[in-house]
Amino acid sequence: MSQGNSRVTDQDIHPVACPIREIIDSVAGKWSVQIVLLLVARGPMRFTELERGIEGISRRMLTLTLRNLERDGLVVRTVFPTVPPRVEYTATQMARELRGAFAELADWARRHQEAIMAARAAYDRRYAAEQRTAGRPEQDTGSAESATVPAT
Amino acid sequence: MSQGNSRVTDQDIHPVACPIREIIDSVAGKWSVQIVLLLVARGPMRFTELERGIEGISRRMLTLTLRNLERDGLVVRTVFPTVPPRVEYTATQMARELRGAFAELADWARRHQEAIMAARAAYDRRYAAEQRTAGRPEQDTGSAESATVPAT
DNA sequence: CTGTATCCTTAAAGATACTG
DNA sequence: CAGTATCTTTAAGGATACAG
Repeated sequence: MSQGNSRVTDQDIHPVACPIREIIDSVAGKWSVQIVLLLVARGPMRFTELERGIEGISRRMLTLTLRNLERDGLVVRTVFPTVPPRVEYTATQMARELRGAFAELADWARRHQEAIMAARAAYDRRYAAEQRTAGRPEQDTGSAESATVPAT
Repeated sequence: MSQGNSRVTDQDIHPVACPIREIIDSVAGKWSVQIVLLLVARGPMRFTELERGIEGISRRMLTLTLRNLERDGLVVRTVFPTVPPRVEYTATQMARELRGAFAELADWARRHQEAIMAARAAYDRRYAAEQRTAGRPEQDTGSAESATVPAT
């Protein structure tokens, strides 16, 4: 492909309006959350311990996510200059506090798990299969909080 | 799970296919969060109001995210059969409760915003530019929680 | 052991023309 | 107005060989 074309990235066009949002996005990713929770729960861990402790993570993603967490000050990387090298990752105080917020979210999910599953089932029942393309029939099936069609 | 070994494995601690995780992932996305917060804060809104209210969202993403939120039971879509059509999106009680969890997260981010920015600056100073490839110099610059090199 | 560099595939997102 | 369909671009992620 062609190159050298200095592209204007989205960052240029949509400068991160809210730094808070940006921080949350950085920290609330799928892998970040799991790593933070694990480190807070179990204390300092080595690279391979984390790799084995987090189901399905690739070596690359573990490295990248750890680097981001380190950069944000949520984990500290400690190198023991032995051979072979030993590296430990430790959650900082900030990370321990973050755990509380995550727990809150998890609590909410747990509390509403049933309702959400039910809502999904109802939704899928309402708009069964691929018929959405041809236009939505604006009818509900009588369930609790379905889309309503108020009288004109 | 699969073993009679008395040892506690990572699998036991970290059960795969956690529905809670899935729900959080579904609901905590970049756009979902903003839509929920906006709807909870301002009450029912129309499609174009949302489009204008959320900086940078594309029409397609707005539609997709609204559909997911509707499916999860976080927003209710109400169609007024007028012409031209009027559609309102309303946050449900579940969504209003979720707002609390998001607020917690936002609070954490706000509290630590300075520290995070500082950590990032320190990190970037430590490993300036692209030199990571050639091997990391294991030195810290004396800041608070930098990576340490314990004595052998 | 602890990563990094590289290649490749897939999923997410943007732009936008078009429709009921 | 409120979307949907479609095409294209971009980012995320997985696999893995290899290095210090």
